Amino acid sequence: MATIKDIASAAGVSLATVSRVINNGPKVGDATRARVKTIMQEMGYRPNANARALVTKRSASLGVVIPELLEPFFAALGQGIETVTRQQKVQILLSAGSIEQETERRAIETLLEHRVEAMVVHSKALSDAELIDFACQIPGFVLINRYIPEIANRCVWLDNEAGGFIMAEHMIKQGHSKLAVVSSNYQITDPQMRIDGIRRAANAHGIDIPDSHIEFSTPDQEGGELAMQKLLSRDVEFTGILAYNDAMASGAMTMLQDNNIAVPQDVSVIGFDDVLLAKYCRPKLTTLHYPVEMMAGLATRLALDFAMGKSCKEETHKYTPTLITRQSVAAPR
Amino acid sequence: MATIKDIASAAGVSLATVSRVINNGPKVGDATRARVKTIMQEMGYRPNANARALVTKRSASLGVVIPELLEPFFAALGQGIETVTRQQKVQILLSAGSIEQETERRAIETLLEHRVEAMVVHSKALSDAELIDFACQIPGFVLINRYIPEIANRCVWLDNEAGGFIMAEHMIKQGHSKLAVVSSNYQITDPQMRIDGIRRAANAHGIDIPDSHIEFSTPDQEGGELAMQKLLSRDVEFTGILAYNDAMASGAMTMLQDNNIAVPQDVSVIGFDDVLLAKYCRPKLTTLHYPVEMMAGLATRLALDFAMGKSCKEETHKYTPTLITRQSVAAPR
DNA sequence: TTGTACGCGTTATCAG
DNA sequence: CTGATAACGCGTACAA
Repeated sequence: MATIKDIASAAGVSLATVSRVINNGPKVGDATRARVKTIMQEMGYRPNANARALVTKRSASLGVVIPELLEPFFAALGQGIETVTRQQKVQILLSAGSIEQETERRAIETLLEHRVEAMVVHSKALSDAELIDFACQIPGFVLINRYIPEIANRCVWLDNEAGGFIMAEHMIKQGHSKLAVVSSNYQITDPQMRIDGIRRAANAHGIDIPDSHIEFSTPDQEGGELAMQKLLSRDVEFTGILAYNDAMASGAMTMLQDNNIAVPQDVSVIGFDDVLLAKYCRPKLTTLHYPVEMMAGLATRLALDFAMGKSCKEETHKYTPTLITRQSVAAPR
Repeated sequence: MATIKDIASAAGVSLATVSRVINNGPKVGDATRARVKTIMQEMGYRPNANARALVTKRSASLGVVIPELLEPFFAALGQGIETVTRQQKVQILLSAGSIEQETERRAIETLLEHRVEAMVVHSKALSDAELIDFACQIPGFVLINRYIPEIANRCVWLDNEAGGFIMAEHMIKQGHSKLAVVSSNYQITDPQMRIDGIRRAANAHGIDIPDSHIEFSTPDQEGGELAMQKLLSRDVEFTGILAYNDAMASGAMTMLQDNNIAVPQDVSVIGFDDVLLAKYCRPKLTTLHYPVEMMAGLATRLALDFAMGKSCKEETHKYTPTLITRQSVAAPR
């Protein structure tokens, strides 16, 4: 691959001149500039981003750490990031990889070795302390879907407790008082936060949700089916199901329908996330919209700004999910 | 950020020694090695991947070009790639960006500037000639979902024509003879290939599928609804619908059901891709499984191998989709 | 307007 | 076993 040196000698000028042409530098004669440009074309020259990063100490790149790509939720997250980076001509370095301490840590470190300018990180396994440590080391370090008070302005997150509250409130407003929950058994704080919110709303209306009315399983459709099945077999009484996410909600609906329980006529179901699936499944899912894509976009701009030394005005980047009313929730009969 | 030089002076040794420790070089005294290691720890040293790439001319990185992340199909593609890069400790540089010539070209060029060692590219807009050109320049250049005879061993692709054939064959075997098609209006070859396959199967059974029985729209759920609506409003007779993908199939089913046409009792529907959605929608979709994740994995290994100078034995990397029987296809009544 | 020379952080080749 | 030192490809003061 041709280097700047090759171009220089081919054009009969010095390295410096070629460099100026490449970077649209100011002090180059029009004739020279044109000649150098054509020669670059002919030789198929491409600047070496690594060499450039080495000397300028800027890489125009953003590191991304997410657990995986397959889940629509994370796909949306990625899309939100990509939209911004493309527009700003920033290259994405992606590291996916499960929710495990060691994997997440390695991902961040690898990105660091590549000297990414900024970083958007979705971490559930690393400790607050470690994350704070990274944040101090890396100016452009932003967390998504996590809130750590000490670095509040670096966190873009969703108020899960409020989300839980809104779900329950909606169900209750529709007339439901016998509520059950289908939640996630992942060891992260989100499920518990949502349950807290649900209970706060319930209690405010004098409704109790005993532990026996809450089932945990994997946060996917299968998990939804399983949890629902357990609830059914335990003969728990309910007319409203609050699911951890849309996939579980969909699974729960399937299981209900398989048992000849009509949704929403006999039992109402509400989801969380508002991913594509919510519109596809039957009945269409009433759910909470999680503005991941927008949040990811903000996180990206934030990370890039911080990296540039701009400090942001806002101290907090909290989002609240909004209710999307479709067909899976109705008044109990 | 501490450099190798800082470590060297802090440890009272030379650059070379530190470098050897970093790369587990052979000729270093145990005592020195240990001392240098602790100092690296203390100072939080991280090797600079850019500098390293500059001198070694290897970057342990893979460039990925795909249109977007949101579509489950591409998410699966990404996941397939990620699985093997993680395992091989290779960093992903991701460039998404629509199906447009200029965008795709820019994506590849940016990746090239970063001197990625290998590249997995999903391109539908660039010409064969240009792609062949890139392939000649870049040893580790592999195309996914596209077949160009001149660089056959660099192509990992699905036999769309065969896919179309299988879909139609299945419908016909179930007893359907009045077939209609809901296809994609994207200007890529895939839709036409599938239609060709469909017609080949139909003709083999003496069945004709006139153009009036084929509707085109965007390859998503909405497009499926639209195309279906057009078909219905034109009073075309059919008992079997062949959709371009699962999303369109799902849309078509919705539209049928909204018109009080039962699936599969009145009309059968078959999809393509076998994404998550196929299992989620009701009735569950009979579809063709597109092994994207596996294909992406192969493409990645291939790209990495080619980059290392290994040539592969296989000359062709063609996949054929397989029929997944669920609930949306039944015998006509 | 153009060229020289140095440094960015590493690896690798030689000597010692 | 260890240490100078020359690349790698590029940007940029400083000179000319």
